[in-house]
Amino acid sequence: MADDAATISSTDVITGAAQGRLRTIIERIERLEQDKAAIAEDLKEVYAEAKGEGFDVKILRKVVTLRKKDKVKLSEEQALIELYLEAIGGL
Amino acid sequence: MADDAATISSTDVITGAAQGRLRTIIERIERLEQDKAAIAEDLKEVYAEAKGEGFDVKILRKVVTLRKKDKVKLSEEQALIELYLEAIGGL
Amino acid sequence: MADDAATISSTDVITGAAQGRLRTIIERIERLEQDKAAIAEDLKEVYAEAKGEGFDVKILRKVVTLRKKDKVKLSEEQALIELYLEAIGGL
Amino acid sequence: MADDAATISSTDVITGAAQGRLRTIIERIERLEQDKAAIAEDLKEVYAEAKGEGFDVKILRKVVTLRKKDKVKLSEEQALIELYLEAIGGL
DNA sequence: GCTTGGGGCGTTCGAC
DNA sequence: GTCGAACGCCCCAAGC
Repeated sequence: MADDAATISSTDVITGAAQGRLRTIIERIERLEQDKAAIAEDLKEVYAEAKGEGFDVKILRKVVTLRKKDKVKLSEEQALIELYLEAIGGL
Repeated sequence: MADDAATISSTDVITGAAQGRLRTIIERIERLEQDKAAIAEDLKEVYAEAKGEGFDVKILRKVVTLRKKDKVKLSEEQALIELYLEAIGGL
Repeated sequence: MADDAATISSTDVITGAAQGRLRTIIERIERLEQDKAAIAEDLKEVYAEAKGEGFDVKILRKVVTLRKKDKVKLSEEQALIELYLEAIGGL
Repeated sequence: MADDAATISSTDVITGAAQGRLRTIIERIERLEQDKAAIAEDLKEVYAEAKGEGFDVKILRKVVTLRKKDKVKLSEEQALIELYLEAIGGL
């Protein structure tokens, strides 16, 4: 088995070229994760700022989540919850 | 309780100004989450590409994780931990 | 500072008596955590069994959560969510 | 879709028998969660007592955590080794 | 479908 | 007593 398009196995040697590729890949991944972390930081800031203006962060998150969710699924889920609650005699 | 600097509660009314702020906040959050999702997509691509070149994705993730963990450092707490560990006869 | 009633610091020596106490404390903690883990296991079983009977596990969890929450807080929370949603023009 | 072996959905009706089962399940879950909460309470007591004797609670927690980690550490490391070995096609 | 990793949430602890 | 930060717990989504 050569390494033209196949999985690198123990019988293969990681060539200098592959080493370079690996290094590049790891770097790209870590760069992207840095970016992701930066955005997470920005999000924290936005929420903190909102809180400072008197908004309820927890509720804010819920609103965002609700807007993200499919409305159909949402009502189905709600219906199921009510069904279960009724079955056991309310909460 | 007035709403001068306090948390906005359900008994309060959200004024027109606050509405604008809320909308802006939600928009910023959703924009940031879009960006985050885009980065996640890029990450997927990188991993897929790496896989196409024969690298083991699972291992790749582990390596990245390990490199992240490796940035952990312990201060004087470490000394205390060791002291306590000695006290009970090591691990 | 002596160790009569104060916090033990790294400059102090842990006496033989304290060693015994520490050992006992650790043992009690680890015993309790074992118990906790056992209960968590039982919970998993119950949910698995419920799932096997056709119940929706996710909904089950939500129902349990709802029952745990204070009803007053619950409706207040709901009201706030609706307030926010209205303010930004629905979802 | 009937409810013979499928997930109960909102379009179905929960029969009397299922109602009983549901109630039983919820009760078992809530009982288990009570037990879990009780243990958590015991843990708090132990830590409080230890603190009263001059031990550093934060460190105690760290020690317990470390001991927990160390118990699985060997097998985890072994797993990692095996993972890597697999990645290169076994030894 | 199960499992593992990541994200969110509530709680707790320390600082002010 | 309030606030913010850190921790552990729990849920969810993606991968195998």
